[in-house]
Amino acid sequence: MDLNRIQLVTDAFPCFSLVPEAAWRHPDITVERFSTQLTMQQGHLFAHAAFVLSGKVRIYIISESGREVTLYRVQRGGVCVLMMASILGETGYEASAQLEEETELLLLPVDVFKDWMDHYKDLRQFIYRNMINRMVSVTSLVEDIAFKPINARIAELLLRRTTDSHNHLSITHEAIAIELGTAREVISRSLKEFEKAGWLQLGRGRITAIRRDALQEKLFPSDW
Amino acid sequence: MDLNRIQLVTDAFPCFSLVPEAAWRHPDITVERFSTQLTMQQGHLFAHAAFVLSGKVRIYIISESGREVTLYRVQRGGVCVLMMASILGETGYEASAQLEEETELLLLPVDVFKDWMDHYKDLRQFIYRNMINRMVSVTSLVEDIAFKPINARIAELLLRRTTDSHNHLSITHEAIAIELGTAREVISRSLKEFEKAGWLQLGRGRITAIRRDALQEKLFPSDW
DNA sequence: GTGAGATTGGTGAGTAAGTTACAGAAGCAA
DNA sequence: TTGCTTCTGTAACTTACTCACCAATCTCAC
Repeated sequence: MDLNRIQLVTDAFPCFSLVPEAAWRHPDITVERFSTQLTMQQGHLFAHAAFVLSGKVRIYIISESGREVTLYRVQRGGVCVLMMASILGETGYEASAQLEEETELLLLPVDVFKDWMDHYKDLRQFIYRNMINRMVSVTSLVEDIAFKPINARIAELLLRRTTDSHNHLSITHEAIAIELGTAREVISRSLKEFEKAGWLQLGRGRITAIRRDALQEKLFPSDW
Repeated sequence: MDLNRIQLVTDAFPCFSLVPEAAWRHPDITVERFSTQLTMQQGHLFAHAAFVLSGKVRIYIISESGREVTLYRVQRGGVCVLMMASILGETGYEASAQLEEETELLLLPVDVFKDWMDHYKDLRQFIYRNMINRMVSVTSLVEDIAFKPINARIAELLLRRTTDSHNHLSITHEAIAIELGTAREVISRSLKEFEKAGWLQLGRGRITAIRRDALQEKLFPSDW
């Protein structure tokens, strides 16, 4: 790692600021670039802790029948807690990861990572915070799946992914289904209802004219 | 904390072994006993990190409509990660906690806890391990809720809570529903089917003559 | 361009699960 | 015993998931 790279990394991860230049010289610390749509199974990555410098990684689980649920996403400045679980060897559990964009990862060998965790408080706190945040987000995913009707979850997704000035979206019904952990048909039917209600317009691979106000009001009545 | 108590605590939590006696003298470190069925909301506990010395705590979430899902349980030698999230002030999220048995907690003031986390590697590793395990268990809960049919989840619960030599259980349908995050009627129906199939016998507040082999075989066919 | 193949979306029919609304049975306490 | 509470059973209805299939649209090699 040259000085330039170290700077780029600490820009994304201030928790590394106190790591001295010498420590970065370890030959197995690298930055690698991976291309879109790569689906990671267990591979050489698992001998490393991965820190996301750019791009987007989707962490998800998949059932025997092939249905998926997205657990969370990791972007610039984030780490994958579940991957870390595998790395630290605490469990055989493994989620899957898919690169949704071209992604750059800082790869720290496990022993370096463990060593740095012992020495740098900032890094420790960063990892804590990350774990806690993931814990909270997965917990509220449980809440959503267990308690919320599917059309409310679809509406939430549409609201999250649009703004009042950008009220359309390029996404397939299948992709929404995978995101929410349900079947494509269920999404198609719900979206059709939304269209009939005049809240949006359906096209192949895209949803347009999304009336965010209507979605908001109908699905989360005033007092929310 | 007297020497006696310190010994009891480190028996349950070896991660404290290297904490010197002097550090335990802090006046706000206490062991408190709480009685069964107490449901904890935010209270004085949240100025402390709680370590479970005995008893059993159920951590769960509850919807507006009153339905619950059990996230996990904490017993002797465990800590509650979500409570820790509140404590460390990283998030406003709060799950609920219910004492299922009379429970003894070691209460460490937040500042003491943070200080010890900086100084004792064993404690840090213990907390990591705990966080990771919870993460994994909540993740597999997502998997169960999203993918597994309800009768398989009921069967799993019955199998988990019985042994071949202890093939009965005192539990209400309501309690199972709360555990799994569904409605009581759903449980009653499934259990009735199980009874009709001859896999168990239903009584008020109890399930007897559970044929574990049958549950195992029928719901997770051989190749699992 | 055109035709083949892949991707995406629509729909009907059947099953599973969650909801609503009661009613009956079992346990408990006065 | 009586009355109250808790627990269970059941029917009818709605929502969600599954299975099967087809139609529409896009892609790409030719």
